Amino acid sequence: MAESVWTRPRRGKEQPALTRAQIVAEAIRLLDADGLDTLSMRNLGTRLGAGATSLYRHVANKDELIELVVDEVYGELENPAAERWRGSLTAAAHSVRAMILRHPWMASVLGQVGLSYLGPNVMRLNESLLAALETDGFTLEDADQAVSAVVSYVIGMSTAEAAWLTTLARSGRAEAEWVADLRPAALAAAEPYPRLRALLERTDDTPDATREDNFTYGLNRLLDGLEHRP
Amino acid sequence: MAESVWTRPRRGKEQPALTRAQIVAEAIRLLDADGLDTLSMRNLGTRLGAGATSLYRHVANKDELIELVVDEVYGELENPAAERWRGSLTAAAHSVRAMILRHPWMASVLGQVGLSYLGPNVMRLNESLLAALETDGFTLEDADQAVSAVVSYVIGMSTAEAAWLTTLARSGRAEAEWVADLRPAALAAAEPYPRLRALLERTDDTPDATREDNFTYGLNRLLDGLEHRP
DNA sequence: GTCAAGTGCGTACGTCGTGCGCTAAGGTGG
DNA sequence: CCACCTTAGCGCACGACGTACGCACTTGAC
Repeated sequence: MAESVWTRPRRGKEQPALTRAQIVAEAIRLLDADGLDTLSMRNLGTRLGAGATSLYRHVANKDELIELVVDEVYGELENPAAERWRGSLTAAAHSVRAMILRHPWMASVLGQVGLSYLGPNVMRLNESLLAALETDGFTLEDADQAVSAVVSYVIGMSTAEAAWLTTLARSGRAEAEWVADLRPAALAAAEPYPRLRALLERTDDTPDATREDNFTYGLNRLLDGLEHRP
Repeated sequence: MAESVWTRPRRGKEQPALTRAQIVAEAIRLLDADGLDTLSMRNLGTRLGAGATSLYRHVANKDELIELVVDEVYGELENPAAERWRGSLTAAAHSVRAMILRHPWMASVLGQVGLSYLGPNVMRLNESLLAALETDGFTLEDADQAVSAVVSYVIGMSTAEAAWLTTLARSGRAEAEWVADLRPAALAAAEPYPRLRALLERTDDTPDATREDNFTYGLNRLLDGLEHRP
């Protein structure tokens, strides 16, 4: 186990130095693979072939790392390039939902870091949505309220989906059998409530599609309301 | 510091035994006062005049404690007793928002525990909303989608508010001065985006009222859309 | 009076975030 | 070619965390 001077690996340019971008990228990879609570500085350091405390040369602390990670993930959203406001909002909504489902740990993090966030990638998307609404007759105030309403809806809905998918993933089972296993307990708990029972008794062969339908249904109602606003 | 047999406090019925309800209640008090990350089993135990590990006689682990806490807080919601569906949903929405603002740490927790949750208090509220919608002509499916859309909107919006209020509270300043301090940085970050800049340049004398207005604006648009659903 | 059940706690293990000070690797001026 | 300086990485250590384990004690039933 003793390591002499000669076997100790040399540190030089042959081993690319740690950079902030690498750290953030690896953190996202780890989060996607193993979830939020297995992200530790030690763990992340090891994955990068470095000691835990080496990361602190590039990142102030874990909270800052998470802020960086969040904005990096926001960077996956591309600016919607639709012709009318409704198309832009729809595209953005689906894009945000897809992002959260790709990175379910975002659901846990958004509650801590907030949505009104100064990262550059968030601002870019916001501005382009405001622009789309404004050119279609919204006042700036209305546009602001509309965007935050839609974003709130999307985040609320996707958060719930992500939380479900996370517990599902932790169970390690297929969705169908997991639901089948849970059903007795759920039915027992819903026993006094006929409507909940009725909903639980339906079986769903295509849960993914159902979730997406639910999402677009609510989104469309909200957009309808915005379209015919007083 | 040495404690003899004679000074050691006797354990008997004079000191009321630890109960699950007491533990949950004290946990909520601690969370409201100091936030999510200062809730530790040791801390909570000390507040109850008990050792940390004593809690494990009444609660399986910290995650279960949090589940209990969440359902207890849901219990604060009273069943809406409005005449028409729209009134019920509006009342429920405001009630949920108020609950989250009273307990801002709920924002961080909801992302982990999910919204579709088997606690008895959640089920009760859900059932009564479904009933209200159904008697006003919604099919059960439509009612289900409507309720989850509204709940998602409310949670998304309130989560953002709660996160802001939490960072505000951590800063220890009044909202006005905190905003004034942040403004230069925000304006600099928004520099390339004229609409964001325009929004930031407005000053707001009554931020609480503005937040509530924003909330009800989006809620009303969503309810409008549900009212005139195809 | 004896015993079973149940409650609280002391100790301990492994893990976490992170401050501190050392080492060693370029880069730079003589 | 050498002496110095800056800086990246690391070993160590500290205090706090969740929680498993087993002992000590109270209480209620018989």
